[in-house]
Amino acid sequence: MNLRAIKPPHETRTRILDAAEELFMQHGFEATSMRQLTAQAGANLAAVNYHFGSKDALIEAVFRRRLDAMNAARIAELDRMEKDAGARALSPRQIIGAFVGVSLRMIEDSKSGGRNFIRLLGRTYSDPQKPIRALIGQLYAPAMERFKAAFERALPQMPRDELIWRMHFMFGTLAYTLAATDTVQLIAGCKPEDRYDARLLEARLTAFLHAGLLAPLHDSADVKKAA
Amino acid sequence: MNLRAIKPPHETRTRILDAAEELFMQHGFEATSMRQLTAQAGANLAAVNYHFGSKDALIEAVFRRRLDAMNAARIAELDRMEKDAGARALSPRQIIGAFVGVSLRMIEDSKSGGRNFIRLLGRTYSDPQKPIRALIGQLYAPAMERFKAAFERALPQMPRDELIWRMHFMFGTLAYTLAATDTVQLIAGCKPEDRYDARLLEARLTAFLHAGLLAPLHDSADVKKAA
DNA sequence: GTCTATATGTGGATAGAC
DNA sequence: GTCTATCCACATATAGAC
Repeated sequence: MNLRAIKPPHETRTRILDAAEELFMQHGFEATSMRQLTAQAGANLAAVNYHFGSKDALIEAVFRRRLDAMNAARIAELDRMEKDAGARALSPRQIIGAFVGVSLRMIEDSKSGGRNFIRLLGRTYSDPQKPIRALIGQLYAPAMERFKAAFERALPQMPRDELIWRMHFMFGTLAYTLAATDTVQLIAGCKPEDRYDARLLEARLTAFLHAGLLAPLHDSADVKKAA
Repeated sequence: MNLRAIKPPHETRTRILDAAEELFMQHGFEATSMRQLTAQAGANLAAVNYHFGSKDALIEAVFRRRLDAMNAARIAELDRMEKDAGARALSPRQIIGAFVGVSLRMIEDSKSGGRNFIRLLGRTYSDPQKPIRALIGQLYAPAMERFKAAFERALPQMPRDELIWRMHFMFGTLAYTLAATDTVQLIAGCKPEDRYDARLLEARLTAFLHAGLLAPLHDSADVKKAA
């Protein structure tokens, strides 16, 4: 009924967020100009400042839109599994499943832009810009604490600092995999039809992470003595 | 004896490369301006274009300066180990050692800027800009092929595509660890004195990667059937 | 809410003296 | 090789009409 029916079927605000998600993922934050962005969104240049206030605020909005829901989903899955398990502790594999499953399922969701966001997120974990990393860290902190607690219950015999490092490694593997899977040359050697098969990737990734998490402890006493 | 004694003790060209390494690592490529960069190097703004031709060429020079030597060192270590082993195949652990050892030893070398470079490298693996990734991929390709061949000899029973993915995961873990170790909030929980202990980090990382590489094969037939 | 026009700053790059 | 001064493109952001 209104004039907006001519434009793509979203609010301007949403179209800008979608365009930003895609362009930030493709070119990075700095290399994406408001002109490109608003052109792709079918919006006016001034619309970004009207709706978000500034480019930095837009970046923040892009992450807030999806990250809260994502982390809530992860935590809800942990909660559900713990309820099912009753008094028994969750297995490490279950926890890993909750950790990677949400991300990987979003990758299959190419229609709604979830894939763009997931890959953007993977890239941003290692973004050099301090305010951006601080934002991500802040949005992630609650889920991180929740997963740390779950792993501590599942692996009571593992030293705390070792667990933290192994979580760090797992997180890195996931982030890098999400960010670089379709671009790194190494992967050119694998079958193309497997590249976007999230189910297969999840099986591969889970096997790798699970083994790494449960790796025999190195003799850190030896290492420290030698140092 | 000459006037340069007043300036830092290097050629202008070298000082520019050092400053670029540090600033690119701290702020990224786009966010680092030639003005900042030349100021830090104690050089004139025009010097970058005189010595390198353009900012992009400078970026390329920063990587070329160290990456060729790094990969040559990795390959040399593989060669040496294979010679020592004679007819026996190398163990996966030895190959991993050659892979991560070179990077991690450079992290301890804070004096000569090696640490800056290593962290810059970790960040750049997931840089969104195509030409930069292409450059890295090109500089890395020979070493990658060499390591792939070594792993194939060490693990003849592992399917090729599974090996490629596991190398990808290992590479990602290393890259992310190098890039984000001192900044990610998660790590704030660990003992500060351990954070830069390369020997300890190497032990932790090697244990994780080794276990991941040798993880039991997931039943990919099941996964494919279900898909 | 959306548009045009513009203010204001900064970027990379270069010309030409020294 | 190094410097100053400058060109020019493009960035973000805003003012003010519609």
